[in-house]
Amino acid sequence: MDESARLMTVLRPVRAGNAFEETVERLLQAIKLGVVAPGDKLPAERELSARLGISRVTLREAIRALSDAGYLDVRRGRYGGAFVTYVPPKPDAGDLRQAVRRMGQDELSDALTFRLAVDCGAAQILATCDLAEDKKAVLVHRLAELNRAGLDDYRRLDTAFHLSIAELTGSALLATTCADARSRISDLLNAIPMLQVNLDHAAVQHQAIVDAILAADPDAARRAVTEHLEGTAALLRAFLS
Amino acid sequence: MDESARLMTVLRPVRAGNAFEETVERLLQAIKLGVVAPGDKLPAERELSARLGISRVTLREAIRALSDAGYLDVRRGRYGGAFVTYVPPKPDAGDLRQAVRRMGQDELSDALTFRLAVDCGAAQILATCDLAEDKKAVLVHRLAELNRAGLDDYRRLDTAFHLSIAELTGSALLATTCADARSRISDLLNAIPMLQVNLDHAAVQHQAIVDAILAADPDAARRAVTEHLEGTAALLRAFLS
DNA sequence: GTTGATTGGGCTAGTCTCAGACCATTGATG
DNA sequence: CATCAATGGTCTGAGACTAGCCCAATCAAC
Repeated sequence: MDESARLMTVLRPVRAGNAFEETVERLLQAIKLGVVAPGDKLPAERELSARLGISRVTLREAIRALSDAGYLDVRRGRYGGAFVTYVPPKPDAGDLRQAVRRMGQDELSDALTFRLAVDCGAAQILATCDLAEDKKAVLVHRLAELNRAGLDDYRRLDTAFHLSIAELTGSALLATTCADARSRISDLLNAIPMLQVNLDHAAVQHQAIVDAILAADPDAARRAVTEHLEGTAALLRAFLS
Repeated sequence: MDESARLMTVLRPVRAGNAFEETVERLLQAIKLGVVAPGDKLPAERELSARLGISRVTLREAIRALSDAGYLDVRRGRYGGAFVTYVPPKPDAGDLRQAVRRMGQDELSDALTFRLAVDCGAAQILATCDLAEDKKAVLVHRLAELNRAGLDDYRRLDTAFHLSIAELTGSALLATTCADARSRISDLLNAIPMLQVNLDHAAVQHQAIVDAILAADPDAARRAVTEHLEGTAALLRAFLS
């Protein structure tokens, strides 16, 4: 952890890949995080390419790749567009073991540590500020939605709940960072079998997080998020062995 | 904070600028964070372009721009290279007021919230794991270095101390995120007048952070970091009015 | 001095990416 | 059934970016 470590940190690659690759990754993130739900369509190409800051040609290549891979269904004409066809595969312990091993211990550990840090940070920020009533309502609403979710919607609404915490801080940087942190392990989370006992446990932990935030108790919020995420992390780490 | 907020979060621009602009930003980050100290030289062009994942041509354009702007002195021949000539301007309340206003309230608030969240997250992570002796030694060493620093070295060693916390977690993602968070406000921090009473206060807070981490007390670590950063944040926010 | 290794400086051919224009298809609306 | 607005599909010329090569300058070592 000498000086050269910091050189590696700062003088890292400026770009993760070419425009096409980065666009594919971004669209996959939107799809897998459930920002665009199955059946929904992406914004029109002209609007989306402007939002992403890339040319329509490059965007179309990315959409084509995702269409070929079965994530999107592209239809022409008015009321057409790129519709999301991807539905997360059914949770499966075998798939999970495979995915965890494909990721590798170092990358997995990095991703889990990262997520724990930024999600705890977001929660304690939210528990520190005087939360306006409408923001409290959003948080409570997201939790209620999640609690009455069926198995098909659970992961998507779980994502929505967790990301709402970061968004409610009002920091766009923090929101994007938390979204990035979650998307790094979204495939793993989606593959975790959903047992009723685990869902019940998670519901209690989610309630504890909301309670701590509403009570403006940052220490309690930190502990609640840590307990919740460490449970998942331990489960994933176990699949490495 | 409806669904469209999450669309804005995820479907944001894929790239912040062209390769040249991003390279300039990255080099400026390395310089202003003190990763390459004044008088030091950057890695050779061929090595640096490989690390940054860009062509030598683009890197040279960026170096040329920074050289023209007075940040670097480029010398040819063996033992030549791009030497850092930039020294942070003397802290000045007027400069600070100007810089804070140029940034704008929203961006400043975002940056400060972001930094608070990720630095707290990093500290509590480090206070949660069983820290190896050599890592404890690094932390203590960085603090000692900072405490005996002169005014010229203070900001650079303060940066080194804070970034070490994130690096010691072993998460590269967290380390880069904390470096990014700090670099967003490095110009502001550098412009804060250094009064002895403030430095003494900061030293006590730094000690509290290290003590909490060494004691493996994540709640105390969170509180110590929050107290330390909120002091700075409040000072910066005050310069907006 | 002479040498040789290392470094910045510069050129070229080829690929990636872009902006903008135009075409083709669809389906709600009248 | 005809219209037309919104959408995906396609093409072109220009600019950004790259890989690879060779040249020029510098200076420690011999």
